[in-house]
Amino acid sequence: MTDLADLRLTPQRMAVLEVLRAAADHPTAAEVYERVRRSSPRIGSATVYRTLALLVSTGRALELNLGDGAAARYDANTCRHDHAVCDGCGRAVDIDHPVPDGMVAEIARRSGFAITGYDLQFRGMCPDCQASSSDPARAAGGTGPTVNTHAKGVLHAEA
Amino acid sequence: MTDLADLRLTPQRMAVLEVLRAAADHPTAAEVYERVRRSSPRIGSATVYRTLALLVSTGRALELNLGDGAAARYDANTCRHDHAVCDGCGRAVDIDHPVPDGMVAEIARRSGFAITGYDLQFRGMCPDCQASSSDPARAAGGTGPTVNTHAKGVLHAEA
DNA sequence: AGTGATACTGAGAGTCGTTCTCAACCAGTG
DNA sequence: CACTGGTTGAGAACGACTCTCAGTATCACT
Repeated sequence: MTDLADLRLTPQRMAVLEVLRAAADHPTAAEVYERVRRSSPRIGSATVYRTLALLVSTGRALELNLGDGAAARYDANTCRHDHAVCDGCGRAVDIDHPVPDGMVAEIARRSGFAITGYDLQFRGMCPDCQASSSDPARAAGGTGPTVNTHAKGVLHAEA
Repeated sequence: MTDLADLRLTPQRMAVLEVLRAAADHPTAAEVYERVRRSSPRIGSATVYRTLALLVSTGRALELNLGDGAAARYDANTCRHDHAVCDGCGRAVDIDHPVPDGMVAEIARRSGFAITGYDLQFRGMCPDCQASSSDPARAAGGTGPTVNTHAKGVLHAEA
């Protein structure tokens, strides 16, 4: 793992970090690449991928696997948080509601794992998509293309 | 979504389901393909992928994204459950400890999402890898190759 | 300023997991 | 028996990502 001190802040890396910081959504690497090219048209995709990996490994960004196809997503919000992904528009919103420590400890005890972290993501319909699916006029809502994330685990109660 | 009644149980599909049911681990599609070929050598990879997608969409299997590279994993245990993934050997074990319903309801309320399900996965070291990493003689533990899943969110307490 | 060592970059090729295409096949139905 | 429509297998195609490599920038010394 590259150490923090060892990291040169080149213009390209700055540009990638800027884009990530400015992003309100959770862009894929390809989206980051596209946005960075607006300010640094000569940057290569390999540099963007390398830089994203570097930012992740030095703790300046988070990598997310939201299960929509293959593309990893990136998040400059490095505080521990989770996500809710909309089955309609594919949008992901941040959730700041940690799993109770007691539960983690209990799972560690039962499984024997030394647990260092976890990923939690919820699936469902965002408020916009709920409104437009009950609406006969299907207002597309906006952000992304429709992603067909089939529910991978079904909730066993209320919701 | 293909309906259950609509599903022909061809020999190929039976073979894939058999392999999945017999698997104690969480095989990737490529692993399923390899195992199915032992009994049905003429099967094509497209058929395996198609069948896995079919099984998932009809609720006969679960698709997992354990974040180790790109490959999706499959699980014939369709009951709601979560996973703990070992950073050492890449192995995933089942965790049967649901998130409290109250927490899900609270998140639904706060985010406005109509939550239909969730995915929770823990990361850490399995008992075997803990033993072999403290051991000077690094007993490899066994199942898989070493996967370098860099921690994507760090736990904020005890563990 | 000159010199070498080292890190970084961009282009393009390569890899990997997955999906698509398409002709051939098979199982029912009329 | 011919028709119809779902299913199959081979291979091409695709998207996301990584690797390779020559060229460039930056640093530490002199």
